[in-house]
Amino acid sequence: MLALEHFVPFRLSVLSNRMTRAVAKVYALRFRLSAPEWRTMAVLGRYGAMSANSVVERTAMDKVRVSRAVAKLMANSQITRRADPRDRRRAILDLTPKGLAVYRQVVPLVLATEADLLRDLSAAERAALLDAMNKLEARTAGISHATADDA
Amino acid sequence: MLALEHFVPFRLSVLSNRMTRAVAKVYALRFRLSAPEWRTMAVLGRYGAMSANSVVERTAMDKVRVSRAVAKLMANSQITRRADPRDRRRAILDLTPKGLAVYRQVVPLVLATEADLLRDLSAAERAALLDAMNKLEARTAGISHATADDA
DNA sequence: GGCATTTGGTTACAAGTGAAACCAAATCCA
DNA sequence: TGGATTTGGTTTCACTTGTAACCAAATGCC
Repeated sequence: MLALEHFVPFRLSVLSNRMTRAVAKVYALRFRLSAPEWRTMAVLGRYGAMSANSVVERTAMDKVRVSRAVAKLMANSQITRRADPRDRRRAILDLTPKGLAVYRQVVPLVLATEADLLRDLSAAERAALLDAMNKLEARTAGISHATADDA
Repeated sequence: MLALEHFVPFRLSVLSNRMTRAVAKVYALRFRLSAPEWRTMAVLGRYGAMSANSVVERTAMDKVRVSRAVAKLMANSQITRRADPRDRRRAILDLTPKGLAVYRQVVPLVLATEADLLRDLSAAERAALLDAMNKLEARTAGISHATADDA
């Protein structure tokens, strides 16, 4: 028998669904952003300009999903895309001033939501949670979306 | 600026995506099960017969998603649905012997996968992780599908 | 150089998804 | 008792998603 209460992948999925929903409320309605769009903006805001591929790695989202989020953000003038002069297949993405303004408005809102959700955790508990997640993320680093030739 | 490395909802989503993918590999190909189907079987296997609504609560999946997973599992004779005599709106779901056999085959495989993914965590770290997740789950218990996006 | 392979990214298409509308049984309540 | 509301669950429809197929630029290799 599978003790789901102690089965980490299952618990993680339930929790992630719920927290994503809670956080999405603050940017979906007010800023008309989808989760893929917000996540793309969030990594650009945090780490600066980067290629779509890097966004894929940072977010664990599918590359098609990122591609579409990028198209939407471009249409809304929230990011720019310029060809990398060193490798013209690669497109460097970055927030526009307009995108940055949205980003700066959303950040305090999602942080407040997170703080509310985490209010039962002590600082030590929160650190332990992040620490465990660091280890799991390192262990799962290679896992991407299965493709035809990838067994 | 939003420090994504310490932002729990984001980290959870990345990790959940990766672990779900890793675990799904073991039942998707070999047993032709989708994640909603497997999750439905998993709660029935763990907690015994229950209504679709209870599956929804246990898994945090949308009720439409559960409804369709149930239809598929019925078509494959892996679960049964019988009307609850006390309340004939409600349908009691349960694994068939065939479904139970599949369940029993999948369980050790997903447990082995989990063990592999968690091998960097000590027993104490794992306990701390589950403990933190318990608190977060309690805090997010009320959150249902009121808004747009997931993933 | 020239042909095959790899890599970054997009498009086409089919499948999966959820919000809203819906149906039927149960419950509320005057 | 009987109409209104609630509840368990399914269907419809529009949208999102991922797989596979694709394009173009870069790289490998002879």
